[in-house]
Amino acid sequence: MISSSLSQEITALHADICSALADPVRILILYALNEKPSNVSALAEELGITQSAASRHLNVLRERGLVISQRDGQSVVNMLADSRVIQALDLLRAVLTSKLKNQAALAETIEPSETE
Amino acid sequence: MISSSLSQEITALHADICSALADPVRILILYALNEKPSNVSALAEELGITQSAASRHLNVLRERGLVISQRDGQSVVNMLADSRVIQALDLLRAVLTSKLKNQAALAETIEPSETE
DNA sequence: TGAATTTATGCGTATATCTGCATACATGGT
DNA sequence: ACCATGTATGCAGATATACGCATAAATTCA
Repeated sequence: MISSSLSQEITALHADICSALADPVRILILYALNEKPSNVSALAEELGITQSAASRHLNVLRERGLVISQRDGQSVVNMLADSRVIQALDLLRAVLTSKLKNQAALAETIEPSETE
Repeated sequence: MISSSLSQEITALHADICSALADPVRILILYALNEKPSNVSALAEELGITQSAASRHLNVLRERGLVISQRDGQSVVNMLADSRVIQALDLLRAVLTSKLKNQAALAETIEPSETE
């Protein structure tokens, strides 16, 4: 019984990690932290969101183990915990652009050059 | 203005794809479909969920473009739209197991061989 | 046309998440 | 001790999602 519920537990954790990616702001945060570590308020300003929102989103990413934070004086520096997260995001972005291209091509066959 | 809101739109779609992965049942469905295409009720039985739940989850995956469905007689066969989704899931699973291993190792240094 | 099989969906409920605002908490410098 | 700066959080409201049950809709076959 332990092992069957164990795999369920792992799948649940797997889904938790995916949930962490299921928000536009958090995706932007992850890409930003991939560029360079940053603290909450800098991130908030960079992305044009409130400090409150940035703090909560970072907390979600921390809980799921995608971001590591450490105090540096007054501020807390956040950084990516594992760059494979970015690889995964890039793969999913590629899935998206493929789909969009297919749709565009399909639309073209129906109604040639219908741009607005 | 169009282009700035365009990138926002793409990030939103990116997050939509990630949301599709943010559920344990849907993760199981994707891995199952990666093994072989299947119809709703077969999938429901295989995963031990109701037909209703399977149908709705498949609909989510279809809306996000991760699963393609086509009628085959009475039933509707569902299949993965893009295997890169599995690659992404595998990457994220690797992130998870790395983290779990680190935690286990850390626990070991504190309280050696504390298994139950 | 009518019965059987497979899917989809309306409904109600429970739960989760996001957000801004205001405020508490933590740290560093004076 | 006090103030400034940076960060976390309680609260309330809005929105989204998952679920089971029952039932509608689609398709095939007799």
